[in-house]
Amino acid sequence: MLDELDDSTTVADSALARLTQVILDGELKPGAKVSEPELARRFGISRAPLREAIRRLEERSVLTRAPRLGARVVVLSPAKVEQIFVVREAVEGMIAREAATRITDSEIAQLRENLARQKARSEEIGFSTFLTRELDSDFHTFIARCSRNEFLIKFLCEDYATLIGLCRKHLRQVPERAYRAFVEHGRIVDALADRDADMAELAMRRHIQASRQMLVASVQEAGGESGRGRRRGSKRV
Amino acid sequence: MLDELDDSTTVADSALARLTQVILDGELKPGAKVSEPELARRFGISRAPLREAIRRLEERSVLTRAPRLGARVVVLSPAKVEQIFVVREAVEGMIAREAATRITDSEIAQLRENLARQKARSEEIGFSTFLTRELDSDFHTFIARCSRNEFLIKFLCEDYATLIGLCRKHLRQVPERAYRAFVEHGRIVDALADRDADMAELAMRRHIQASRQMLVASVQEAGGESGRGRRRGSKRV
DNA sequence: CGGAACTTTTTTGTCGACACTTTTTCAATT
DNA sequence: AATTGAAAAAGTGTCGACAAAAAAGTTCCG
Repeated sequence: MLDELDDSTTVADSALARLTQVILDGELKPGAKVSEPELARRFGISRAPLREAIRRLEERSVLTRAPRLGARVVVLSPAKVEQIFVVREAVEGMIAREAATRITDSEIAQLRENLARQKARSEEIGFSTFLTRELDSDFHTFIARCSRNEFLIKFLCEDYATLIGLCRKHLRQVPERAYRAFVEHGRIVDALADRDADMAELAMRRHIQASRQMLVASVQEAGGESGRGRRRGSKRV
Repeated sequence: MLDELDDSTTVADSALARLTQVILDGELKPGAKVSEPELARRFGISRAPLREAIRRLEERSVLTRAPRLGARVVVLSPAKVEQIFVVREAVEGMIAREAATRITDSEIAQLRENLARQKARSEEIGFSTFLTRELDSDFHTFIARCSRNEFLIKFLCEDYATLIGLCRKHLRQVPERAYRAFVEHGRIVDALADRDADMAELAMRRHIQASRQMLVASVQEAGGESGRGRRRGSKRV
Protein backbone atom coordinates (compact mmCIF):
# COMPACT_ATOMS: atom_id res chain seq x y z
CA MET A 1 0.00 0.00 0.00
CA LEU A 2 2.93 2.27 0.65
CA ASP A 3 5.77 0.86 -1.42
CA GLU A 4 4.18 0.92 -4.86
CA LEU A 5 6.12 3.74 -6.46
CA ASP A 6 9.68 2.47 -6.28
CA ASP A 7 10.74 5.38 -8.42
CA SER A 8 14.44 5.84 -7.83
CA THR A 9 14.10 5.08 -4.14
CA THR A 10 15.80 2.03 -2.72
CA VAL A 11 14.50 -0.58 -0.31
CA ALA A 12 17.15 0.51 2.17
CA ASP A 13 15.91 4.08 2.11
CA SER A 14 12.32 3.12 2.80
CA ALA A 15 13.54 0.73 5.49
CA LEU A 16 15.26 3.66 7.19
CA ALA A 17 12.04 5.67 7.06
CA ARG A 18 9.92 2.80 8.39
CA LEU A 19 12.36 1.88 11.15
CA THR A 20 12.58 5.52 12.22
CA GLN A 21 8.80 5.66 12.41
CA VAL A 22 8.60 2.46 14.43
CA ILE A 23 11.03 3.90 16.97
CA LEU A 24 9.39 7.32 17.15
CA ASP A 25 5.97 5.70 17.55
CA GLY A 26 7.34 3.98 20.63
CA GLU A 27 6.69 0.54 19.21
CA LEU A 28 10.35 -0.21 19.78
CA LYS A 29 10.92 1.24 23.20
CA PRO A 30 14.25 2.56 24.49
CA GLY A 31 16.50 -0.36 25.35
CA ALA A 32 14.55 -2.77 23.15
CA LYS A 33 16.50 -5.11 20.93
CA VAL A 34 16.40 -4.43 17.21
CA SER A 35 16.16 -7.91 15.75
CA GLU A 36 17.24 -8.09 12.14
CA PRO A 37 15.32 -11.24 11.15
CA GLU A 38 12.14 -10.09 12.87
CA LEU A 39 12.10 -6.63 11.28
CA ALA A 40 13.13 -8.00 7.91
CA ARG A 41 10.15 -10.38 8.00
CA ARG A 42 7.87 -7.59 9.14
CA PHE A 43 8.98 -5.20 6.41
CA GLY A 44 8.98 -7.97 3.82
CA ILE A 45 12.59 -7.35 2.85
CA SER A 46 15.88 -9.14 3.26
CA ARG A 47 18.43 -8.37 5.94
CA ALA A 48 20.87 -6.48 3.70
CA PRO A 49 18.89 -3.25 3.24
CA LEU A 50 17.64 -3.46 6.81
CA ARG A 51 21.21 -3.59 8.05
CA GLU A 52 21.97 -0.43 6.13
CA ALA A 53 19.09 1.33 7.82
CA ILE A 54 20.33 0.10 11.20
CA ARG A 55 23.85 1.35 10.51
CA ARG A 56 22.54 4.76 9.54
CA LEU A 57 20.52 5.05 12.73
CA GLU A 58 23.51 3.85 14.70
CA GLU A 59 25.59 6.64 13.15
CA ARG A 60 22.88 9.05 14.26
CA SER A 61 23.08 7.82 17.87
CA VAL A 62 19.53 6.49 17.75
CA LEU A 63 20.70 2.89 18.03
CA THR A 64 23.62 1.54 20.01
CA ARG A 65 25.41 -1.49 18.72
CA ALA A 66 27.89 -3.90 20.22
CA PRO A 67 29.69 -6.36 17.93
CA ARG A 68 27.95 -9.74 17.84
CA LEU A 69 25.33 -8.51 20.28
CA GLY A 70 23.16 -6.59 17.88
CA ALA A 71 21.54 -3.19 18.06
CA ARG A 72 19.31 -1.66 20.72
CA VAL A 73 17.29 1.53 20.85
CA VAL A 74 19.29 4.11 22.77
CA VAL A 75 18.24 4.68 26.36
CA LEU A 76 18.08 8.43 26.89
CA SER A 77 18.78 9.09 30.53
CA PRO A 78 17.92 12.61 31.73
CA ALA A 79 21.64 13.37 31.69
CA LYS A 80 21.88 12.39 28.02
CA VAL A 81 18.82 14.41 27.09
CA GLU A 82 20.41 17.41 28.73
CA GLN A 83 23.61 16.83 26.75
CA ILE A 84 21.61 16.71 23.53
CA PHE A 85 19.99 20.02 24.42
CA VAL A 86 23.46 21.49 24.89
CA VAL A 87 24.38 20.39 21.38
CA ARG A 88 21.14 21.86 20.07
CA GLU A 89 21.85 25.15 21.82
CA ALA A 90 25.20 25.40 20.07
CA VAL A 91 24.03 24.38 16.61
CA GLU A 92 20.69 26.14 16.57
CA GLY A 93 22.23 29.27 18.02
CA MET A 94 24.56 29.37 15.05
CA ILE A 95 21.67 28.57 12.74
CA ALA A 96 19.81 31.63 13.99
CA ARG A 97 22.94 33.76 13.63
CA GLU A 98 23.53 32.69 10.05
CA ALA A 99 19.85 32.93 9.16
CA ALA A 100 19.69 36.51 10.41
CA THR A 101 21.89 37.78 7.59
CA ARG A 102 20.45 35.53 4.90
CA ILE A 103 16.71 35.26 5.50
CA THR A 104 14.45 36.88 2.90
CA ASP A 105 11.53 39.18 3.55
CA SER A 106 9.24 36.51 2.17
CA GLU A 107 10.53 33.95 4.67
CA ILE A 108 10.06 36.36 7.55
CA ALA A 109 6.49 36.90 6.36
CA GLN A 110 5.92 33.14 6.34
CA LEU A 111 7.24 32.81 9.89
CA ARG A 112 5.02 35.66 11.06
CA GLU A 113 2.02 34.16 9.30
CA ASN A 114 2.56 30.81 10.99
CA LEU A 115 2.85 32.47 14.38
CA ALA A 116 -0.36 34.40 13.74
CA ARG A 117 -2.15 31.22 12.74
CA GLN A 118 -0.91 29.50 15.86
CA LYS A 119 -2.06 32.41 17.99
CA ALA A 120 -5.50 32.41 16.42
CA ARG A 121 -5.95 28.71 16.87
CA SER A 122 -4.71 28.77 20.44
CA GLU A 123 -7.23 31.47 21.29
CA GLU A 124 -9.91 29.05 20.15
CA ILE A 125 -8.81 25.79 21.70
CA GLY A 126 -5.93 26.81 23.98
CA PHE A 127 -2.30 25.85 23.66
CA SER A 128 -2.56 22.15 23.00
CA THR A 129 0.72 20.37 23.58
CA PHE A 130 0.16 18.08 20.63
CA LEU A 131 -0.22 20.88 18.12
CA THR A 132 2.64 22.83 19.65
CA ARG A 133 5.08 19.96 19.16
CA GLU A 134 4.34 19.70 15.49
CA LEU A 135 4.63 23.42 14.95
CA ASP A 136 7.76 23.73 17.09
CA SER A 137 9.57 21.20 14.92
CA ASP A 138 8.50 23.02 11.77
CA PHE A 139 9.65 26.34 13.21
CA HIS A 140 13.14 25.11 13.93
CA THR A 141 13.66 23.30 10.63
CA PHE A 142 12.33 26.30 8.71
CA ILE A 143 14.90 28.61 10.26
CA ALA A 144 17.60 26.00 9.66
CA ARG A 145 16.90 26.22 5.94
CA CYS A 146 17.22 30.00 6.10
CA SER A 147 20.84 29.60 7.25
CA ARG A 148 21.78 28.50 3.71
CA ASN A 149 24.39 26.24 5.31
CA GLU A 150 23.91 22.68 4.09
CA PHE A 151 25.82 21.19 7.00
CA LEU A 152 23.77 23.01 9.62
CA ILE A 153 20.61 22.01 7.77
CA LYS A 154 21.64 18.39 7.47
CA PHE A 155 22.56 18.28 11.12
CA LEU A 156 19.23 19.52 12.41
CA CYS A 157 16.88 18.10 9.79
CA GLU A 158 18.49 14.71 9.28
CA ASP A 159 21.24 13.66 11.66
CA TYR A 160 19.68 14.83 14.90
CA ALA A 161 16.01 14.85 13.88
CA THR A 162 15.18 11.37 15.17
CA LEU A 163 17.17 11.86 18.36
CA ILE A 164 15.37 15.13 19.05
CA GLY A 165 12.09 13.37 18.38
CA LEU A 166 12.98 10.84 21.06
CA CYS A 167 13.93 13.61 23.46
CA ARG A 168 10.52 15.19 23.10
CA LYS A 169 8.98 12.22 24.85
CA HIS A 170 10.93 13.06 27.98
CA LEU A 171 9.66 16.60 27.88
CA ARG A 172 6.15 16.69 29.24
CA GLN A 173 4.82 19.82 27.65
CA VAL A 174 2.76 21.72 30.15
CA PRO A 175 0.47 24.39 28.67
CA GLU A 176 2.41 27.09 30.47
CA ARG A 177 5.60 26.05 28.68
CA ALA A 178 3.76 25.93 25.36
CA TYR A 179 2.76 29.56 25.77
CA ARG A 180 6.26 30.64 26.80
CA ALA A 181 7.71 28.81 23.80
CA PHE A 182 5.30 30.73 21.59
CA VAL A 183 6.50 34.03 23.05
CA GLU A 184 10.14 33.01 22.62
CA HIS A 185 9.50 32.09 18.99
CA GLY A 186 8.18 35.59 18.48
CA ARG A 187 11.37 37.09 19.91
CA ILE A 188 13.48 34.98 17.59
CA VAL A 189 11.49 36.08 14.54
CA ASP A 190 11.78 39.71 15.64
CA ALA A 191 15.56 39.40 15.83
CA LEU A 192 15.66 37.76 12.41
CA ALA A 193 13.48 40.52 10.98
CA ASP A 194 15.94 43.07 12.38
CA ARG A 195 18.78 41.11 10.78
CA ASP A 196 20.36 41.25 14.23
CA ALA A 197 22.67 38.23 14.24
CA ASP A 198 23.81 38.60 17.85
CA MET A 199 20.28 38.92 19.13
CA ALA A 200 19.00 36.06 16.98
CA GLU A 201 21.65 33.71 18.33
CA LEU A 202 21.02 34.83 21.88
CA ALA A 203 17.24 34.49 21.58
CA MET A 204 17.54 31.01 20.10
CA ARG A 205 19.98 29.90 22.80
CA ARG A 206 17.76 31.23 25.57
CA HIS A 207 14.80 29.46 23.98
CA ILE A 208 16.57 26.11 24.03
CA GLN A 209 17.98 26.74 27.48
CA ALA A 210 14.46 27.33 28.73
CA SER A 211 13.32 24.00 27.28
CA ARG A 212 16.25 22.30 28.93
CA GLN A 213 15.55 23.85 32.29
CA MET A 214 11.94 22.79 32.04
CA LEU A 215 13.17 19.28 31.44
CA VAL A 216 15.48 19.38 34.45
CA ALA A 217 12.64 20.61 36.62
CA SER A 218 10.24 17.93 35.45
CA VAL A 219 12.83 15.23 36.06
CA GLN A 220 13.53 16.41 39.60
CA GLU A 221 9.82 16.65 40.22
CA ALA A 222 9.31 13.08 39.05
CA GLY A 223 12.12 11.95 41.32
CA GLY A 224 14.05 9.76 38.92
CA GLU A 225 11.20 7.50 37.89
CA SER A 226 12.89 6.50 34.69
CA GLY A 227 15.11 3.76 36.12
CA ARG A 228 12.71 1.45 37.86
CA GLY A 229 9.22 0.50 36.86
CA ARG A 230 7.63 2.11 39.91
CA ARG A 231 8.04 5.69 40.97
CA ARG A 232 9.28 6.52 44.42
CA GLY A 233 7.81 9.02 46.81
CA SER A 234 4.47 9.67 45.18
CA LYS A 235 1.84 7.32 46.55
CA ARG A 236 -1.42 8.88 45.50
CA VAL A 237 -4.13 7.11 43.46
CA MET B 1 49.84 -9.00 8.78
CA LEU B 2 47.35 -6.56 10.15
CA ASP B 3 44.18 -8.55 10.59
CA GLU B 4 45.45 -11.27 12.86
CA LEU B 5 43.78 -10.27 16.09
CA ASP B 6 40.13 -10.38 15.14
CA ASP B 7 39.23 -9.98 18.78
CA SER B 8 35.78 -8.39 18.88
CA THR B 9 36.49 -6.15 15.91
CA THR B 10 34.57 -6.73 12.72
CA VAL B 11 35.69 -6.62 9.12
CA ALA B 12 33.33 -3.72 8.55
CA ASP B 13 35.00 -1.69 11.30
CA SER B 14 38.46 -2.18 9.90
CA ALA B 15 37.11 -1.44 6.42
CA LEU B 16 35.86 1.90 7.74
CA ALA B 17 39.27 2.68 9.18
CA ARG B 18 41.10 1.69 6.00
CA LEU B 19 38.73 3.53 3.69
CA THR B 20 39.01 6.63 5.86
CA GLN B 21 42.79 6.43 5.61
CA VAL B 22 42.71 5.99 1.85
CA ILE B 23 40.61 9.14 1.54
CA LEU B 24 42.67 11.21 3.96
CA ASP B 25 45.87 10.10 2.25
CA GLY B 26 44.46 11.57 -0.93
CA GLU B 27 44.62 8.27 -2.73
CA LEU B 28 40.94 8.67 -3.46
CA LYS B 29 40.74 12.29 -4.47
CA PRO B 30 37.67 14.52 -4.07
CA GLY B 31 35.15 13.63 -6.74
CA ALA B 32 36.66 10.20 -7.33
CA LYS B 33 34.31 7.27 -7.65
CA VAL B 34 34.31 4.81 -4.76
CA SER B 35 34.03 1.49 -6.55
CA GLU B 36 32.73 -1.30 -4.38
CA PRO B 37 34.20 -4.23 -6.33
CA GLU B 38 37.58 -2.58 -6.67
CA LEU B 39 37.95 -1.67 -3.01
CA ALA B 40 36.58 -5.02 -1.89
CA ARG B 41 39.25 -6.76 -3.96
CA ARG B 42 41.90 -4.43 -2.66
CA PHE B 43 40.94 -4.94 0.97
CA GLY B 44 40.47 -8.67 0.45
CA ILE B 45 36.92 -8.60 1.76
CA SER B 46 33.46 -9.02 0.31
CA ARG B 47 31.19 -6.15 -0.61
CA ALA B 48 28.87 -6.43 2.40
CA PRO B 49 31.20 -5.01 5.08
CA LEU B 50 32.61 -2.51 2.61
CA ARG B 51 29.13 -1.22 1.92
CA GLU B 52 28.64 -0.68 5.63
CA ALA B 53 31.79 1.40 5.75
CA ILE B 54 30.61 3.41 2.74
CA ARG B 55 27.23 4.05 4.35
CA ARG B 56 28.89 5.26 7.54
CA LEU B 57 31.11 7.69 5.63
CA GLU B 58 28.10 8.83 3.65
CA GLU B 59 26.30 9.58 6.91
CA ARG B 60 29.33 11.64 7.92
CA SER B 61 29.17 13.69 4.69
CA VAL B 62 32.55 12.36 3.53
CA LEU B 63 30.95 10.47 0.64
CA THR B 64 28.01 11.53 -1.45
CA ARG B 65 25.79 8.88 -2.90
CA ALA B 66 23.13 8.85 -5.59
CA PRO B 67 20.90 5.77 -5.95
CA ARG B 68 22.19 3.39 -8.62
CA LEU B 69 25.12 5.70 -9.34
CA GLY B 70 27.36 4.77 -6.45
CA ALA B 71 29.39 6.83 -4.03
CA ARG B 72 31.94 9.57 -4.66
CA VAL B 73 34.33 11.41 -2.41
CA VAL B 74 32.79 14.73 -1.47
CA VAL B 75 34.10 17.74 -3.37
CA LEU B 76 34.75 20.47 -0.83
CA SER B 77 34.33 23.79 -2.58
CA PRO B 78 35.67 26.79 -0.67
CA ALA B 79 32.07 27.66 0.18
CA LYS B 80 31.52 24.26 1.74
CA VAL B 81 34.73 24.41 3.72
CA GLU B 82 33.60 27.74 5.09
CA GLN B 83 30.25 26.23 6.07
CA ILE B 84 32.04 23.43 7.89
CA PHE B 85 34.09 25.98 9.80
CA VAL B 86 30.84 27.67 10.84
CA VAL B 87 29.61 24.37 12.26
CA ARG B 88 32.92 23.90 14.03
CA GLU B 89 32.71 27.37 15.52
CA ALA B 90 29.32 26.58 17.01
CA VAL B 91 30.16 23.12 18.33
CA GLU B 92 33.69 23.80 19.53
CA GLY B 93 32.61 27.05 21.12
CA MET B 94 30.14 25.09 23.20
CA ILE B 95 32.78 22.46 23.88
CA ALA B 96 35.05 25.12 25.36
CA ARG B 97 32.19 26.53 27.41
CA GLU B 98 31.27 23.16 28.88
CA ALA B 99 34.88 22.20 29.42
CA ALA B 100 35.54 25.39 31.39
CA THR B 101 33.38 24.24 34.28
CA ARG B 102 34.39 20.58 34.15
CA ILE B 103 38.09 20.46 33.34
CA THR B 104 40.36 19.18 36.11
CA ASP B 105 43.59 20.78 37.32
CA SER B 106 45.45 17.78 35.99
CA GLU B 107 44.02 18.26 32.52
CA ILE B 108 44.93 21.94 32.55
CA ALA B 109 48.47 20.96 33.50
CA GLN B 110 48.59 18.54 30.57
CA LEU B 111 47.43 21.22 28.14
CA ARG B 112 50.05 23.64 29.49
CA GLU B 113 52.73 21.00 29.26
CA ASN B 114 51.89 20.29 25.64
CA LEU B 115 51.98 23.98 24.80
CA ALA B 116 55.36 24.32 26.51
CA ARG B 117 56.70 21.35 24.58
CA GLN B 118 55.43 22.82 21.33
CA LYS B 119 57.05 26.16 22.17
CA ALA B 120 60.36 24.52 22.98
CA ARG B 121 60.37 22.52 19.78
CA SER B 122 59.32 25.45 17.65
CA GLU B 123 62.21 27.51 19.05
CA GLU B 124 64.50 24.81 17.75
CA ILE B 125 63.11 24.11 14.34
CA GLY B 126 60.51 26.84 13.82
CA PHE B 127 56.78 26.41 13.49
CA SER B 128 56.57 23.59 11.03
CA THR B 129 53.15 23.30 9.49
CA PHE B 130 53.26 19.52 9.54
CA LEU B 131 53.86 19.30 13.26
CA THR B 132 51.34 22.02 13.99
CA ARG B 133 48.56 20.16 12.24
CA GLU B 134 49.06 17.03 14.30
CA LEU B 135 49.20 18.98 17.54
CA ASP B 136 46.25 21.17 16.61
CA SER B 137 44.03 18.14 16.12
CA ASP B 138 45.14 16.72 19.46
CA PHE B 139 44.47 20.03 21.18
CA HIS B 140 40.90 20.23 19.98
CA THR B 141 39.99 16.62 20.70
CA PHE B 142 41.55 16.84 24.15
CA ILE B 143 39.36 19.78 25.10
CA ALA B 144 36.35 18.02 23.63
CA ARG B 145 36.85 15.18 26.09
CA CYS B 146 36.99 17.70 28.93
CA SER B 147 33.41 18.76 28.10
CA ARG B 148 32.15 15.43 29.53
CA ASN B 149 29.40 15.56 26.91
CA GLU B 150 29.37 12.35 24.92
CA PHE B 151 27.46 13.91 22.04
CA LEU B 152 29.85 16.82 21.68
CA ILE B 153 32.78 14.39 21.89
CA LYS B 154 31.29 12.03 19.32
CA PHE B 155 30.58 14.90 16.99
CA LEU B 156 34.10 16.29 16.96
CA CYS B 157 36.11 13.09 17.38
CA GLU B 158 34.09 10.77 15.17
CA ASP B 159 31.36 12.27 13.03
CA TYR B 160 33.24 15.33 11.79
CA ALA B 161 36.82 14.13 12.24
CA THR B 162 37.30 12.87 8.69
CA LEU B 163 35.57 15.87 7.16
CA ILE B 164 37.78 18.23 9.15
CA GLY B 165 40.79 16.24 8.02
CA LEU B 166 39.74 16.84 4.43
CA CYS B 167 39.28 20.54 5.11
CA ARG B 168 42.83 20.85 6.37
CA LYS B 169 44.08 20.18 2.86
CA HIS B 170 42.44 23.36 1.66
CA LEU B 171 44.09 25.36 4.38
CA ARG B 172 47.64 26.07 3.37
CA GLN B 173 49.25 26.59 6.73
CA VAL B 174 51.64 29.48 6.50
CA PRO B 175 54.15 29.71 9.36
CA GLU B 176 52.64 33.00 10.43
CA ARG B 177 49.28 31.35 10.94
CA ALA B 178 50.91 28.49 12.86
CA TYR B 179 52.36 30.96 15.34
CA ARG B 180 49.10 32.84 15.73
CA ALA B 181 47.26 29.55 16.31
CA PHE B 182 49.74 28.76 19.04
CA VAL B 183 49.03 32.08 20.74
CA GLU B 184 45.27 31.53 20.45
CA HIS B 185 45.60 28.08 21.98
CA GLY B 186 47.31 29.72 24.94
CA ARG B 187 44.41 32.11 25.41
CA ILE B 188 41.92 29.25 25.33
CA VAL B 189 43.86 27.36 27.99
CA ASP B 190 44.06 30.50 30.12
CA ALA B 191 40.29 30.89 29.97
CA LEU B 192 39.79 27.23 30.86
CA ALA B 193 42.20 27.59 33.78
CA ASP B 194 40.14 30.53 35.02
CA ARG B 195 37.01 28.43 34.66
CA ASP B 196 35.65 31.35 32.67
CA ALA B 197 33.00 29.76 30.46
CA ASP B 198 32.11 32.90 28.53
CA MET B 199 35.74 33.70 27.79
CA ALA B 200 36.53 30.09 26.86
CA GLU B 201 33.72 29.98 24.33
CA LEU B 202 34.68 33.36 22.92
CA ALA B 203 38.37 32.48 22.64
CA MET B 204 37.57 29.21 20.88
CA ARG B 205 35.18 30.88 18.47
CA ARG B 206 37.68 33.59 17.63
CA HIS B 207 40.33 30.92 17.08
CA ILE B 208 38.17 29.08 14.57
CA GLN B 209 37.03 32.31 12.95
CA ALA B 210 40.67 33.24 12.42
CA SER B 211 41.31 29.90 10.71
CA ARG B 212 38.32 30.45 8.51
CA GLN B 213 39.36 33.94 7.54
CA MET B 214 42.81 32.68 6.69
CA LEU B 215 41.14 30.18 4.40
CA VAL B 216 39.02 32.84 2.70
CA ALA B 217 42.10 34.97 2.14
CA SER B 218 44.10 32.11 0.67
CA VAL B 219 41.25 31.20 -1.66
CA GLN B 220 40.87 34.77 -2.93
CA GLU B 221 44.61 34.98 -3.35
CA ALA B 222 44.63 31.79 -5.40
CA GLY B 223 41.78 33.16 -7.52
CA GLY B 224 39.52 30.11 -7.60
CA GLU B 225 42.02 27.59 -8.88
CA SER B 226 40.09 24.65 -7.48
CA GLY B 227 37.57 24.24 -10.30
CA ARG B 228 39.64 23.76 -13.39
CA GLY B 229 42.95 22.04 -13.77
CA ARG B 230 44.79 25.23 -14.64
CA ARG B 231 44.81 28.35 -12.52
CA ARG B 232 43.61 31.58 -13.99
CA GLY B 233 45.36 34.90 -13.79
CA SER B 234 48.73 33.84 -12.53
CA LYS B 235 50.99 33.07 -15.44
CA ARG B 236 54.41 32.64 -13.89
CA VAL B 237 56.12 29.29 -14.40
C1' DC C 1 34.86 12.87 -39.37
C1' DG C 2 31.13 13.27 -35.84
C1' DG C 3 27.11 11.52 -33.67
C1' DA C 4 23.30 8.28 -32.62
C1' DA C 5 21.76 3.64 -31.64
C1' DC C 6 22.87 -0.88 -30.26
C1' DT C 7 25.59 -4.33 -27.70
C1' DT C 8 28.67 -5.70 -24.14
C1' DT C 9 30.54 -5.03 -19.77
C1' DT C 10 30.62 -3.27 -15.29
C1' DT C 11 28.30 -1.96 -11.09
C1' DT C 12 24.67 -1.41 -7.82
C1' DG C 13 20.89 -3.15 -4.95
C1' DT C 14 19.00 -7.15 -3.11
C1' DC C 15 18.65 -11.89 -1.81
C1' DG C 16 19.64 -16.47 0.25
C1' DA C 17 23.21 -19.31 2.58
C1' DC C 18 26.72 -20.49 5.95
C1' DA C 19 30.02 -20.21 9.99
C1' DC C 20 30.56 -18.71 14.41
C1' DT C 21 28.79 -16.49 18.53
C1' DT C 22 25.36 -15.58 21.86
C1' DT C 23 21.23 -16.75 24.12
C1' DT C 24 17.87 -19.92 25.58
C1' DT C 25 16.25 -24.45 26.93
C1' DC C 26 16.50 -28.30 29.53
C1' DA C 27 18.22 -31.92 32.14
C1' DA C 28 21.35 -33.69 35.65
C1' DT C 29 23.51 -32.93 40.03
C1' DT C 30 24.27 -31.10 44.73
C1' DA D 1 14.62 -26.41 44.78
C1' DA D 2 18.43 -24.03 42.99
C1' DT D 3 22.59 -24.15 40.32
C1' DT D 4 25.53 -25.71 36.91
C1' DG D 5 26.38 -27.70 32.60
C1' DA D 6 25.43 -29.27 28.05
C1' DA D 7 22.55 -29.16 23.98
C1' DA D 8 19.49 -26.66 20.95
C1' DA D 9 17.83 -22.47 18.97
C1' DA D 10 18.35 -17.97 17.33
C1' DG D 11 21.11 -14.08 15.75
C1' DT D 12 25.04 -11.63 13.79
C1' DG D 13 28.75 -11.06 10.45
C1' DT D 14 30.25 -12.38 6.10
C1' DC D 15 30.12 -14.35 1.59
C1' DG D 16 28.72 -15.41 -3.23
C1' DA D 17 24.96 -14.96 -6.67
C1' DC D 18 21.56 -12.72 -9.51
C1' DA D 19 18.52 -9.04 -11.77
C1' DA D 20 18.30 -4.47 -13.21
C1' DA D 21 20.47 -0.26 -14.18
C1' DA D 22 24.38 2.48 -15.68
C1' DA D 23 28.76 2.90 -18.18
C1' DA D 24 31.73 1.65 -21.77
C1' DG D 25 32.62 0.11 -26.13
C1' DT D 26 31.17 -0.77 -30.97
C1' DT D 27 28.85 -0.28 -35.13
C1' DC D 28 26.28 2.12 -38.36
C1' DC D 29 24.61 6.25 -40.53
C1' DG D 30 24.67 11.14 -41.83
